[in-house]
Amino acid sequence: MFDFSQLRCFAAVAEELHFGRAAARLNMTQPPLSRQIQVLERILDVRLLERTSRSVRLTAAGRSFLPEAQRILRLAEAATHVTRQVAAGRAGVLKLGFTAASAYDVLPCLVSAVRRTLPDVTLALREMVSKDQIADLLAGRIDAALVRPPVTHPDLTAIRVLAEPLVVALPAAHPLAPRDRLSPGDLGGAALIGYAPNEARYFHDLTRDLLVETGIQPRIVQQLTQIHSILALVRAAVGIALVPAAAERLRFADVVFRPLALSAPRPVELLLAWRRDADDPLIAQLVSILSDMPAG
Amino acid sequence: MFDFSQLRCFAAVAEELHFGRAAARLNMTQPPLSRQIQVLERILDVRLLERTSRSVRLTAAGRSFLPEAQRILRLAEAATHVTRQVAAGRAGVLKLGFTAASAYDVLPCLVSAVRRTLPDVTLALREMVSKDQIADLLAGRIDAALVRPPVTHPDLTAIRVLAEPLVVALPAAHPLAPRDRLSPGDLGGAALIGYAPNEARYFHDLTRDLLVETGIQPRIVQQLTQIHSILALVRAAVGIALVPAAAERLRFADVVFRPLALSAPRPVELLLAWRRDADDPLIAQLVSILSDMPAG
DNA sequence: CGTCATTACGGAATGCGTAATGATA
DNA sequence: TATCATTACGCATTCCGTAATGACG
Repeated sequence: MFDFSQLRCFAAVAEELHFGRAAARLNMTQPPLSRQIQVLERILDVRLLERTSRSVRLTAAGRSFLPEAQRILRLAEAATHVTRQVAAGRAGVLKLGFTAASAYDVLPCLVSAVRRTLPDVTLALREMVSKDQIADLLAGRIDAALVRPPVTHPDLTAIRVLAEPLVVALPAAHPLAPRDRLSPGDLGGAALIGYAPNEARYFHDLTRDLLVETGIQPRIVQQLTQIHSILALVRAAVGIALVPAAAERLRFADVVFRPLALSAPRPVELLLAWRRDADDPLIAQLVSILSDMPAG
Repeated sequence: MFDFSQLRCFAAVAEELHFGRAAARLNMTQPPLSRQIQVLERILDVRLLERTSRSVRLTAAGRSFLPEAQRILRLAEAATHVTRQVAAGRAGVLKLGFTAASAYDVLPCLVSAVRRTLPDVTLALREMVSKDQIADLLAGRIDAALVRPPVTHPDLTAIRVLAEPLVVALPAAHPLAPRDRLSPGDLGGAALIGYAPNEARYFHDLTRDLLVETGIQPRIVQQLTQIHSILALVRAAVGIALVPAAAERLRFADVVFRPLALSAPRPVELLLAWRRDADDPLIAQLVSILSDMPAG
């Protein structure tokens, strides 16, 4: 098999049609250049250049080989470049899982930050509940995940990406709506739309603990998983709900949000998780971007 | 810049994920293989493989580099192969000029023979009168040409591809049509459709010489260039015409052809011409194919 | 202690540059 | 005779294989 240096030599001579100039371009003297061409021709067993001491011309085979040689050289350069970029975490594809709720605030910011600072990086996004993300992460089906706590598996690591307060979502016509802020006590008798203990375990436990802790007996009239479904029911005046502040981004008509005053703050957290042994430099880049984000 | 051997080494290790097996596949021992990988990583300044004494894994950069390496290796193989084929005249593109009349018989045979015996060869065809073909040949705009004699330019060579008799084309209702064969003398008083002295110089001179030589004063009622136009006028009973035998392939309704008995045969010739210094092996192939053809 | 990648080292081959040669207009 | 490609030759570098070392289970 021939060699990149032979391809470069041939391309230079074929373009210059002059050994002397080609050698100068390649920063070498004519003799080794001449020999490289001979070696290449011997390897291919094909005459590529018709040369007299007065002129150099391409043969038909040489004309056909030249663009191939140029293409191979270009590809080799490009492969070098892109591989360095990938190694630096400035190029490549990262498969990222996310929970539906993270799409309201963190995910759009993240996507646009990646687009801006790492234009050659592609995020392959996949919405899943946290439990499935953990499974896909361990199985290597995704590279990183925006999940709810906790992340306890020993093969995984995570950092906190977002901590936001819970707010109360309630129909505009609800008796509590005129109040500027609400305390857990205000929620005592109200019909409450809660979270499913399986599919939305984190929100279920968080809201239950919060209410039980302050002595409130919640009157749960529905249990759902997705925040947008919950807000739809709030809008239909089925009840009120505790949702993360980012839900305000959804802007349902006739649904208002009120801060929830708590003695001890109990933020809703979102984590970025990945395999501890992952070597993809894109993960470091992602962590760095998320750390620099305001809500981090 | 890295080297094909390094690419091959990397591809083998990346595919086997085992230095020992990869080395065996490459017919070498582990140490040089190990060093080639290190050299490649040093050249790229990128870690491609994560290796412990127990396992070999690709890094993200390695995963991105592997398909590139494989692609480059494939292209190099393909370029080698196609270049050898071109050098052997079994692949490539040949720009071939031809006269309209050669399309009736020789050209279709040639094209189908090339398709059958040289499937990787493309003929780029271009119809022109002989004079223009000679000019394009000299200018390098075409590589070979099917032309009428003579080809006298010192930079060109030609071989005879076809020699066919002249026949008489006449309307089915013509008084001479019932005769099985005709002699020049029979054409004495007949209205004759002749050839233009400029655009169809060869046929013009050939038919004029033939008639004058045998003492006939031709009564030319029209002068045209293209044989199919001439036959159209024959069909319209404008007159009779002398055409090459291949014209019978055109099968005009109500036009019949009769052999022309001559004391000295005066064949219509078709030549294949090319630049004397042309090095394209396809020309030799073409010559060989045409020599093997029956009418050659 | 066995497996497997890496480092150490000696010999062969490759590739460069300088100098000489050969061919062409 | 001048130009330009090729051959001759010496030196440095590269690369392979064998042997030794080191890490991990």
